[in-house]
Amino acid sequence: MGQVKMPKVGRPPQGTAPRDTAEQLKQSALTLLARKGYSAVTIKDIAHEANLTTAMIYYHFKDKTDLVRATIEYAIENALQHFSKVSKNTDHPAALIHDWLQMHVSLQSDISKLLKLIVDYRHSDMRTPYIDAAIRHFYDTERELVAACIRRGQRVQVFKTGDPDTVSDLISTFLDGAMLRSFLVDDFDIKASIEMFEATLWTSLGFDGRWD
Amino acid sequence: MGQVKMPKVGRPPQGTAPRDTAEQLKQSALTLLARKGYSAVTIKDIAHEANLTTAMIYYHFKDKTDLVRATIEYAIENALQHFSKVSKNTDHPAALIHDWLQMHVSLQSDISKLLKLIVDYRHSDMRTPYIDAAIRHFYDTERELVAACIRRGQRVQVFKTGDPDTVSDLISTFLDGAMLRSFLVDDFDIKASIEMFEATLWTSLGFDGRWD
DNA sequence: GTCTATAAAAGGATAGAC
DNA sequence: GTCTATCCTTTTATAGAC
Repeated sequence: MGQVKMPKVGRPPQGTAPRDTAEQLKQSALTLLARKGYSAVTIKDIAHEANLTTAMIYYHFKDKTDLVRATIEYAIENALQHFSKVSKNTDHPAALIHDWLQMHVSLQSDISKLLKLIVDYRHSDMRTPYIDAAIRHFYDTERELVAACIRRGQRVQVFKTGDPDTVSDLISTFLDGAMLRSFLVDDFDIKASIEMFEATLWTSLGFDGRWD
Repeated sequence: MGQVKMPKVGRPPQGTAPRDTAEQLKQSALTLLARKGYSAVTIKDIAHEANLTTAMIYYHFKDKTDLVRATIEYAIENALQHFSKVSKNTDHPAALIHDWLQMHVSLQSDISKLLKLIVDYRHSDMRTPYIDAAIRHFYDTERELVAACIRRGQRVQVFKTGDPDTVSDLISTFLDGAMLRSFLVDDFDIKASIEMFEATLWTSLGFDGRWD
């Protein structure tokens, strides 16, 4: 519609802004897919969200499902990047779990989007072994990160009780619930909810609250 | 395709089987909508699942969204019926919470379907005040049932700690997570997961495990 | 790399016979 | 109440100009 288009000169924009057209399309797809799901989102919607036309999608991707698969990979990679940061910042086991929970508060938007994408994908007929493996890897990383931390906490006597793997699943399941509720309930206070859970968790693990 | 159709004689089938065509359609829609979501399910799919043709959907319902709205109502009514049973069977506050959790294990299939329907509906553009109100009523009932039970438990000194409303939300959020995981993870052991949560909950509420 | 225009397919909805 | 046949709209996907 007669939009003026700036010619691209020099390096593409830096920072969080999308770097190229393909990534721009994946980012747009991610937003829309999380909001409405695969079938409800048309390639026109995605192209429009990215200020492009449908033909551009077929220039960069084979078809609609190819774009969606690329988008899932993209979202998983992003999430895993954030995961790896958490384990770097802190040493105390309880502090690491705390950071883990807090990350879900601050990245709630991204993580709940990914979760919705995965639910959608799992019930679709476009599954591939490769994407299935990527999703499994994502869950395994999550599970192991927390379980390892609890194991370490028990070795140094910070945590007294609980099977590490079981507790890790308990935490993940609760966090999934919190992500879901943030989608579902308008005025859901995810921060308060996760903090309440944290308190419950410390009681259950026999952690006395001494952070040093 | 030349299917032989038995003439309907006498009373329709009794028990859990669908009683009439409209209910049969709602039941079929529920199954498919929970599996694939509104846009991914075609009226042809639904008609086929019910062993009928698309025209029958338009005989019983105004259009596709009308059928979906009726299906959500239907699923909520079913769930609320089950809810009301729980509060009748037991008296001890801890036993009631226990039954509440166990109900989510045994009715996991129905409840997770409803949950998926609601997520789908909330992000659709077919929302009506009436269905919105029905969903809110569903959540309020859930919340109040558990909160009232905890309040009573504190009055009779069975539970020692925790704000009833906050704890009620904690329970609901975890259960939502468990429902989601049962959709998401193939070999998810919902029974074990909820039992683990129950143990955590008793610790957190200061319940000593004396059921008398 | 990006657009316009259009072909091809799928899905929602209706008319009319039985 | 139920079916067959069909219309109309939406959506996916491609061809070809710039």
